[in-house]
Amino acid sequence: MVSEIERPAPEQSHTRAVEDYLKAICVLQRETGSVQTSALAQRLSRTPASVTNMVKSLAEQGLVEHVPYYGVRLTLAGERAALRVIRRHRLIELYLIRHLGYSWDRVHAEAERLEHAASDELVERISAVLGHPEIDPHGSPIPGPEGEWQERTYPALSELMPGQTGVVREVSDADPERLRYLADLGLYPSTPVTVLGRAPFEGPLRVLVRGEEKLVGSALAAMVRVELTHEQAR
Amino acid sequence: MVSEIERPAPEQSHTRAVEDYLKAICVLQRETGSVQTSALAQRLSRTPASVTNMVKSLAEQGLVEHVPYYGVRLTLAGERAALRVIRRHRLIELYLIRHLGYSWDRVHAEAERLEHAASDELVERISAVLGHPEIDPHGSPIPGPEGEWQERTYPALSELMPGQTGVVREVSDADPERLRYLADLGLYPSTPVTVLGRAPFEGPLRVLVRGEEKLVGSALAAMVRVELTHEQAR
DNA sequence: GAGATTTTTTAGTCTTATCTAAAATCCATG
DNA sequence: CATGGATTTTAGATAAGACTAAAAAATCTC
Repeated sequence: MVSEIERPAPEQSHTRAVEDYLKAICVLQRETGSVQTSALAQRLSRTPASVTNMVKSLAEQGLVEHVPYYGVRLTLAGERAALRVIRRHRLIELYLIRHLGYSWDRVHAEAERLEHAASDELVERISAVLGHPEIDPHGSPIPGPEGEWQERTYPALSELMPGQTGVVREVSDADPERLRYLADLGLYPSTPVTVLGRAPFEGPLRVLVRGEEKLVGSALAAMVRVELTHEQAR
Repeated sequence: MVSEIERPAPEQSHTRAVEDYLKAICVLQRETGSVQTSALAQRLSRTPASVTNMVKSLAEQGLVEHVPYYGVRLTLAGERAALRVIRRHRLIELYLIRHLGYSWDRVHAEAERLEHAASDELVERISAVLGHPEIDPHGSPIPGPEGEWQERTYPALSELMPGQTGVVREVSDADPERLRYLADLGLYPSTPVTVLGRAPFEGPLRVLVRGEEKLVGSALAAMVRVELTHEQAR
């Protein structure tokens, strides 16, 4: 029998591909509970057939539960692994901005690669240097080292009704061009916003941002999550 | 015809395996001119058969010239790619020590993974933050961004004769335990040393380090490169 | 509820990078 | 210069992860 006194750190490392799938499933299942093959395929830029293959392999490794033709969802082990990758990604993003002069819109691609190469030790050192932050540069919460994870979902700006007021809390981080444009508009975390009006049929929104009226397309507005000012939260 | 005015940065990325082979060939060929399959296999912990396969592929990509049964050597393109990886590795090592509290002996493994994930932009930012250093933590020169490369080879401590004096300039970076021990002995770059005596048949050396006499096995002494004090360089 | 459409899965192929086992080549030495 | 030993290469297998094309299941529509 092996002594269990000094259990070495898990640091179980999955392949890059596995980590990418787990991360994508984790993010997608927050919104929909279970994740469809096609949604995953689109997010990862893979064909649905490739996704089915990988999902089968993930299921064999005990990282997801897969109900054929229905969808996939993370097991506890899968979620832990996914949160570990997400933690890495978000800490690295913040670090690149704070310490290496990266701009808001460019960090995502870099973090996307580094998250698979950084050791636990490096990530914890980065966290320490940053003062153990809990929010990343785009407003997303950073899971704790043991996977503590504060669920919180704000409505998208695109869902607000005219007259509603709130504060931007989170912005989707994937697309540099869109992010740059959002920054131009002033739409980044902690900016107060008021919806003045919205055109029908997925038309653009008129939004009051720091005293100026801006027009925001609904696809763009869907990337921005807003905490409603409480009187209006009803 | 495509305009050549705004040529985008090359940033041609080879696979991780290719980068590892190029780096290994580059380091090995500095000593021997051309690199044997078996030497490469040993350094990379691969079988000779695997190395032959990869070498063939590298030759097809124009990164090496391969003379079957004789050896391999980098082409210009191969050397450029190799120096780029080595530059990354050494800058990352220095950065981890200076800015993230890593110890001398632990940086190698971390850099070994990060060097394949970091973009050119990240590497240049790191170089800038460090003040564009030219020497890494183990005393090895850091190639420039365009592959400028100062050849310099110092004799190994293990090759010195009793009575010879010099200054430690470079220490092989691969093995944490040995590195820790060398640090204990005081054998790191810029330490002056004098060889007091050496036992025959690859026996240990008696070395004077900062006023103290130390015994150093010849395998360990082979990891330490020394610049001879010039009167004795003859 | 039957056909049509969409979504998912299966089947088979490809690439990269590794391995083992066997064959080929080189080299040293008698 | 022939042969034994070391090294290298070839041949063939395997694994991960991607793809395309075709089959199967689910869902929508009338």
